[in-house]
Amino acid sequence: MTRASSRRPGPPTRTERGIPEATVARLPVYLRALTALSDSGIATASSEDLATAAGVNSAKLRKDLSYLGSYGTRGVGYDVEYLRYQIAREIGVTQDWAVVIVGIGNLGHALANYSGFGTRGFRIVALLDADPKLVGERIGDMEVRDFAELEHIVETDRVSIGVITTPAGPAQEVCDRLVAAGVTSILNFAPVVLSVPDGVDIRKVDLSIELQILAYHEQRKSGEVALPQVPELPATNGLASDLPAVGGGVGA
Amino acid sequence: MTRASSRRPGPPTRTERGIPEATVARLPVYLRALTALSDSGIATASSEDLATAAGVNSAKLRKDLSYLGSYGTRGVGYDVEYLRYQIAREIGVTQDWAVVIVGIGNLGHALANYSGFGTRGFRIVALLDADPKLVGERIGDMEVRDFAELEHIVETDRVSIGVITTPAGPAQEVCDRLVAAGVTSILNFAPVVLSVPDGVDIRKVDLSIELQILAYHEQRKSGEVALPQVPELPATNGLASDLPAVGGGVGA
DNA sequence: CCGATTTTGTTCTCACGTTCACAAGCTCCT
DNA sequence: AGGAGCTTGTGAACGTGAGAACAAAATCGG
Repeated sequence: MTRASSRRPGPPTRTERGIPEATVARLPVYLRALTALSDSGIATASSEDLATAAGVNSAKLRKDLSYLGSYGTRGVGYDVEYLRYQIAREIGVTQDWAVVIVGIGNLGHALANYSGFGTRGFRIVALLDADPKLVGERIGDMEVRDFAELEHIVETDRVSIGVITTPAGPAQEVCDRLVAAGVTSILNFAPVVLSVPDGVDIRKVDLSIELQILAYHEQRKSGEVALPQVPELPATNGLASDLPAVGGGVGA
Repeated sequence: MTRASSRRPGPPTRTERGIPEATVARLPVYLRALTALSDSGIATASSEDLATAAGVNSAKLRKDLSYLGSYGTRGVGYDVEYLRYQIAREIGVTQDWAVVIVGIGNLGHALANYSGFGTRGFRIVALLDADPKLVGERIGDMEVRDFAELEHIVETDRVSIGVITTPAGPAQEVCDRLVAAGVTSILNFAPVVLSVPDGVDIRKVDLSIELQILAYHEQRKSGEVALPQVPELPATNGLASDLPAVGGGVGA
């Protein structure tokens, strides 16, 4: 990350053609919306139309698109096909990315069968697992291969993206192996924090965390139920054990 | 969304016991880290230790925790069990949340078998699908039931959280049914933008979007390959759509 | 009992993200 | 041709988030 030196207050920062991270995260959504519009036979769309389809407001959408260039026509809107191509190119899904999936449990299975990848610039080139009982199993038109083949596959197929769907335990080790083999982007479904060297990108998806975030809001909705305070004190070794009552005076 | 009235410039904003959204999203990570430490028999941890385990820096962690209250001991650190309970209580996972999963395809299957829910305050009370061929199938110790039973189940089991793992097509309709039945939090895996009325929380998980974000960064890493610039503007009037197919080749 | 040491909780500042609001630019109609 | 009417692209204001830095509080050793 080349950080521009001496910055003065001004536009968000942004190096050369760098696009703000928040915008990058929304581009795939716009892409999907454009594809849907295109499939409906719609050739032109205003920022308002697009924003609605993507679930954001139009000002944000216009600003996001402005980072890519000036692809709209004032007074008219955006050409759906044209814009779709531009976004796809910017994201990089005009080329094909080879992907390996490591850990063929329930989730790995599901991903292996997920058709959404192939249609969006990603090609699963291997399903790997260390369990000999799984190796050889057929899933769709692929066969589960031994994790030991990782290095070979990464090199042969120029794999740059790896998906980890193992349990938490082996995840870091799998991650290290992926990185050592040359993978530079990792999507992690295992419920652990993985550490990777600089230059390797990592994103995580944790189903349980998403539910917990929902639970937090749900709890606040349902009448601010004041739960009973701490059940008991840990009363552990020499720690500060006279814990104050938790909630203090928020009584109602 | 009760917005505090007359706010003056000052601390981030935050209503009464409201916790910043960014912090809420990290609390489950801290919770997981604390559980791991606890399982390792560690009774006390400094903000530095915790931050490392959670993959954030210690200043951020301390600030996050400060929104919950003063649960640490200066010069010592945090009592792992105590803090864990406090966070769990704040998130709301000290109580059990009933969850229904709608759409028992590959992903629904995987989630139904996912053990991470039960251990974290969530209880799957029903697996629903509209396809008669699936109804009756056993998954683990549960049986797939007909989607028509939704309303009955939501009422009986006081379900407030629904998970949508259907294809994109029926997702909005399923969503509407969930909301009408009384579900107020939804986790959506279908690749569409769902619209819900105020008061209903929705979060989305989209595997394909995550991969696309990785692809963007990957593309920038690999030599800043300057792809051929725009073929050319579409003919202005009729909106010609003869641009390269989105799969347009990338040599090399 | 007092000072050294440790680690939290908080304040301050800067960076980032979102939204508003409007000028610039395009099309269409008269 | 000229003006009316839209819609984009962007400058500026506002709000939220992150990180550095430090004062406050606790423990420990003498």
